Amino acid sequence: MEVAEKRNEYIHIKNHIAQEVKSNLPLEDTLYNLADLFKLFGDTTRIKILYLLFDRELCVCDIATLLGITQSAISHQLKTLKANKLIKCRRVGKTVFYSLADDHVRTIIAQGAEHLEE
Amino acid sequence: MEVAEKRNEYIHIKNHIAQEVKSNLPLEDTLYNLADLFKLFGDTTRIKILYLLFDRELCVCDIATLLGITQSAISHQLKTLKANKLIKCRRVGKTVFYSLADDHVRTIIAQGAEHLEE
DNA sequence: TTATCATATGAACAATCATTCATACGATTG
DNA sequence: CAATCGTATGAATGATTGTTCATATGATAA
Repeated sequence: MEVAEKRNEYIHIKNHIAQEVKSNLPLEDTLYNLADLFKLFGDTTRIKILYLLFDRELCVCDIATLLGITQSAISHQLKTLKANKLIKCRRVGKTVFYSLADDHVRTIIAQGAEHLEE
Repeated sequence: MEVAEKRNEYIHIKNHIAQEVKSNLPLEDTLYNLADLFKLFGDTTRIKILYLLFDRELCVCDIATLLGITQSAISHQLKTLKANKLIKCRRVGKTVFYSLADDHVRTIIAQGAEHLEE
């Protein structure tokens, strides 16, 4: 599609640039997954849970108690976080302990926090 | 509140740990802002826009054409991104060029992409 | 001034999503 | 076995939010 040629060549981007810009875009699928990943950090409850797990593993009911949020709500969110591999868990008897899956979680949140400090 | 003492001391977290974990949590306000920031990255259209702006500034109609999305939709999203200081703009005649506000945007997205490559 | 181009914006609608409620499952204890 | 504890889950609801549509604003050109 002749993007630039439809309009003023001197203001809008030239056609060969348009091609380049477009070809630099990741695949639709990748972009979708990226947005989906960031959505996980876009909820206060989930951010709180992740922060709690920064230093140590915690069981469901402790997370719920510490945050003052329903066990059910926490459990739903833990499921979401686990399905997206941000956290992992291990079972000890009746208790299930959750912890961060990898360091990217810390890094991503840290970068976000840094952006806000300006 | 006596968190741990209500339950089995040997499985659930001890009270002084609970205090420590809680005190390590950022302020409610900060957590809210963090979630709000990540929400911005949690939408495919906004991620696409940001990616387009990685290398160069672009005007509204070019972004819309390149992405195949309505000018109105793009304009709404640009407003959101700008209100949250992820992008900035400059006006040249009728045209408004948008560009990334700082490097955190690139870093945050890069970290997210890295997490997905596993 | 009038026409046109580029962008912005308000309202409405549709879709997404987090929480609640009730209940079920799994494991331990008595 | 029954009772209890910790966790998980499905359905429903309320709230949030991205897009569309119509229209307005701002700037340039004729």
